[in-house]
Amino acid sequence: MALRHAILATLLDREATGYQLAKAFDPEVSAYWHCTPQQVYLELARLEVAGMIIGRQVVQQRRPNKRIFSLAPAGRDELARFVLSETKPSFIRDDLLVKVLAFEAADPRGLVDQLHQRAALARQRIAEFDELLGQLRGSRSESEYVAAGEQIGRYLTAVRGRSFEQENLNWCVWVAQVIAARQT
Amino acid sequence: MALRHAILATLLDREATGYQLAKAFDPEVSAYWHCTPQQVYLELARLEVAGMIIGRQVVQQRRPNKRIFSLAPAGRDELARFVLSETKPSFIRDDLLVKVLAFEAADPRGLVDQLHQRAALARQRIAEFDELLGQLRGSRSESEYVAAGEQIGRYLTAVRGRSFEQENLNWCVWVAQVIAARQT
DNA sequence: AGGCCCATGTAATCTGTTACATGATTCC
DNA sequence: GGAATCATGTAACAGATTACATGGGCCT
Repeated sequence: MALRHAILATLLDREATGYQLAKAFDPEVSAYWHCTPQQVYLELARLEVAGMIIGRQVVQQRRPNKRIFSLAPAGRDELARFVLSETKPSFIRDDLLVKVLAFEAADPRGLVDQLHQRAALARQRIAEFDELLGQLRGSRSESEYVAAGEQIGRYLTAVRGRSFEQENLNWCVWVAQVIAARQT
Repeated sequence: MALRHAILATLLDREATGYQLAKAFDPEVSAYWHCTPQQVYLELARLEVAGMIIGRQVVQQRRPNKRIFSLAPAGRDELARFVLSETKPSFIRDDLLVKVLAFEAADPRGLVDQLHQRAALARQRIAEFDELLGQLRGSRSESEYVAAGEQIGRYLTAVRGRSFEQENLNWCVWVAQVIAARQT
């Protein structure tokens, strides 16, 4: 029961369709949670049955019809309970780290390529986070914004997402260089 | 098929029992992968059937008997193939971030407590990583060690684990302060 | 006496991924 | 003409967690 709360939390700010939620949890975009669209639709169905969200049908002309979901009181209660519940630690679980651990088992050049690819992805994601942060902040400085701004949760989580990618980037560049240097 | 490669990679350096592997993947310890002991024993059984690892029984006097596993040629091949295969990006997926996103839904003081707890855990894990890094490095400087040292994979992954926890720590401290300040 | 460490597993359940399925509109 | 976007779902499978199950030795 974890995606469940990510959906409820996202619906705090704004009502949304399954499609929009799936976008928000797109691995390429999300700082705090990710999953496939399929899982979103499945969980939305469950949440609606449980009375935690309410969907209303919107008939559209040139687009498929859609259902917009909003948070119901029961969903808000569940979210409040969740926020105060015990939190499991989060951990890195990354194929790329396993590969670095085992880099002596194969030709290291292939691994160096992968590190460069990951670094490029990190740069891209940093740029995306910076754009989001700039949009939320507007003309305010960060300290002004976090003191009084709205949608502060989105900002704070995006900052974490950015620093995660920054560390990924630094590490990949360093490791690629270390491995390349060891090949004489 | 992901834990599978983490096990094979760990067995590159040293042979190990299921118990030792489970320790290595203990969420409290591991920089690169984590899982429950149950999963380790399950996967070891599969790997042995697949001929990728070889287990030998060691009868003990004052301890339960144990089985020590080592990498078989087929396992080494599989690992080499894995290192050069495409890598999926890794992403944060953290209950605590979801809670921060939803912090307005509940009493923020409870959340601030949780942020402090997470910060304490991060400090502890940083100390553990520092100890491991110091052990591996010995009297050498980091640049000396990564240029010529052995077990370099363990060192490089531990560095990533450390930086992850350092960012966790910085972020938790900052967010706790931001949220506390907003409660006037 | 109680708790942790060593040491191994099975079974049930929950979560998450991949494949399958459809189809119009808009942009290049 | 082809790709991307909007929009929603089902089904099969793989991966991960939790509960159950056992038991001696060591330390305080």
